[in-house]
Amino acid sequence: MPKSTTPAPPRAKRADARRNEKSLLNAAAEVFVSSGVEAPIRDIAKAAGVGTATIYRHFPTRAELIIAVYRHQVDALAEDGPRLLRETDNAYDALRTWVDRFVDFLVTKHGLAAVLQSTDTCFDPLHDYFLDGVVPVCSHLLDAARESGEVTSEIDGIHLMRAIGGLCAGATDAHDYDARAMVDLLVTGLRARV
Amino acid sequence: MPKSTTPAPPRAKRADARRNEKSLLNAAAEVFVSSGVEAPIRDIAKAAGVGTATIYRHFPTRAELIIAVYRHQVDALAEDGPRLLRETDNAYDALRTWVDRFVDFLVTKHGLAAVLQSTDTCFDPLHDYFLDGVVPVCSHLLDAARESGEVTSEIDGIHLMRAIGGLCAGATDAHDYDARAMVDLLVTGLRARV
DNA sequence: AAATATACGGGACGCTGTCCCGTTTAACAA
DNA sequence: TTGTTAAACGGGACAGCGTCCCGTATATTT
Repeated sequence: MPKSTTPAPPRAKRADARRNEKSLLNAAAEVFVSSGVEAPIRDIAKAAGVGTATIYRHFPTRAELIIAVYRHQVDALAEDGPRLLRETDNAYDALRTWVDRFVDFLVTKHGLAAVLQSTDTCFDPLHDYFLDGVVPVCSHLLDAARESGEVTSEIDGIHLMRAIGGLCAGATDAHDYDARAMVDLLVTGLRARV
Repeated sequence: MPKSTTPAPPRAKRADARRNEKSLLNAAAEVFVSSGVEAPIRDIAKAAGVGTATIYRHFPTRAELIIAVYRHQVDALAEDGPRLLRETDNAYDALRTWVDRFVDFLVTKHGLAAVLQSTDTCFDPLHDYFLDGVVPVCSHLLDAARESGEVTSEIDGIHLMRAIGGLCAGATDAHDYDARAMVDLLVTGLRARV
């Protein structure tokens, strides 16, 4: 008879593994800034001083590495939604402010917007993360703005976010292209017709 | 002394070269439909029954192949602008109709919108082609709509087109995503505030 | 029919993501 | 402290892709 129903993992994670994961996260964050989120795996591994297999072992897909690097900021974005709704008189203004923050996040993460609209299955974990974490927040804001009568469009959160991603994906380096202005136009279009 | 100031090209293009170029164009059109405009060069070459070097020789960059395949449709789009402006009472409606046609074009060419917002230098000829051929048309429509007072936004043609491209890039296969609806929102946002 | 430039096909090269394999080393036990 | 074991490691093999060269075939001209 087994000595326990819950076998209790025999060993904790090794110290060097924990250390490597941190190095990897820091290195990835730096490389993402300089070369974008689609930088070659080898570059990130080199920056962290590890082999390619190590990064692949810790983060099986690129999406998981990206999530790990940006988790805090994305979570903060998700928490911002309800707060803005509470602290702002106008639901539409809350939506507008939140969307602005989302755009700020996207345009400062080179290539992230493009990755969000990629259909490569490699990025599915990232899509799921956004789908679970931030899309509901956007939908909620949208619903509130609709209830208050300021938004008439029947668009739902995921489509709005997809569109915003698309508008921001064009802002890779063309500095004369202002993604914020475009998203502003889009959000303006959400309001009731004249 | 040279016998002429204009040396006159000594030979016409070879018959097999002309034939191959046509096969290539047809094959590329088919492959683009089934696999998108970023299909591997080898696939297109195989479909045309030629070697990879042949396609590379006729169309040094992928962009030039894409241009050759869609030239007629893009040119038609460019001609539509002035015509719509003439035949439509309202400049804003003309803009709206033209944008609709542009969206129709983009969403039926798998991956083309994504390519339009790529910064890969390989696609520069394609960007230039649009910049010279259709962006001025869009700008013209926009100017007309501004003169008639229906559009207040100071956005210029290239940015609007970039934005439309971004909105359409998300429509790769997610059939629940309606690029037209999103572009409609954007164009609605162009109009004067309430 | 012979000569020649043009076009051809296939393969080599470099880059990338993916993943396996022999070796190292941290964690645990005696 | 020292031996054992499993976790983690690094580097390299492999495949897919774009790019481009080179020896060969052929359309065109004389």
